[in-house]
Amino acid sequence: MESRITIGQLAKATDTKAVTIRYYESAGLVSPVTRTEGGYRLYTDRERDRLIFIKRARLLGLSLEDVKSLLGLADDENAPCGQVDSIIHEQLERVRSRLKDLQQLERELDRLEQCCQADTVADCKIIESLSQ
Amino acid sequence: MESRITIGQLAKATDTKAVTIRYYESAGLVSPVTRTEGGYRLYTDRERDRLIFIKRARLLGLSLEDVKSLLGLADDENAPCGQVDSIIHEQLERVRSRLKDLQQLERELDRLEQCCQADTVADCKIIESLSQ
DNA sequence: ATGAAGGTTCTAGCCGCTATAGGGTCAAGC
DNA sequence: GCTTGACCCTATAGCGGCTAGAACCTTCAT
Repeated sequence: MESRITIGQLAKATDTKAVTIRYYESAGLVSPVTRTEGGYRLYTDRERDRLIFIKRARLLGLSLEDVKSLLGLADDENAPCGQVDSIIHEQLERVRSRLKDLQQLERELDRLEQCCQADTVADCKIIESLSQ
Repeated sequence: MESRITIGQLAKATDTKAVTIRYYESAGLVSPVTRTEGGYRLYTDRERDRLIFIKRARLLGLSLEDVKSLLGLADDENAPCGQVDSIIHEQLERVRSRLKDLQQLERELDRLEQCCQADTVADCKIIESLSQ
């Protein structure tokens, strides 16, 4: 017999805020199986698993749109795996591109930080560098 | 004699969109020196320099709030340089922290990408890994 | 029956823009 | 002087992924 839990219990079980769960619902990612007469959302283990899935995927930096696609694919055992691969692959490319940008930024900020030994803005090489 | 330019000319000169310049104005970063009778914004070299400053600072990933602080400091020759340093330093720390996160993400995504040789979702290790 | 804890919807805000609508202004050519 | 077309104006809404708040309703233990 499956137990039904409220949004607060689901939130606790998945370390996700209740508002966020409702937001995911509005984005079409996860819905309650039913509601109480008073309108409280009720969930089962299936939704808990789904939320854990979402959480993991979000930790990989995937957009909610990508997560939604993955959930759709996961629901269909016969779906071709290629689409899953390409979502992951594209994310990897985005991450690598962002890494490059950030490494460049780090170098630049590090250089800037080194170069200022002044007391006042008048002699500050950082301000000078930004003003060129 | 200083020449006055319109927002479009300023936009071209600084490679910033006119809408963005107006947005910066609403955020208190840069204002026109005056307006035409018809209400057109007019700028001088000073504003052009200010926009170039903003652009450079934004390329370092600084928030508009930080840029605003830097502009304020840059305006005062006698301001102590320490505040400038700390804005840069904190940004460097943020960048380094983000770099760590992204490197972790890259490893994880790379691992995921390697591990799936399946045809369908039923055997897909990626989906499995996300579902645990 | 009551009160606390938790639930509901709706709206607005965050950042840094971008897009759209519906208008007004400017300078040049006729 | 008039028209044209490029440019400008304000105001509003949207993006993503939440978060916060108001005003109200439900549930459950006592």
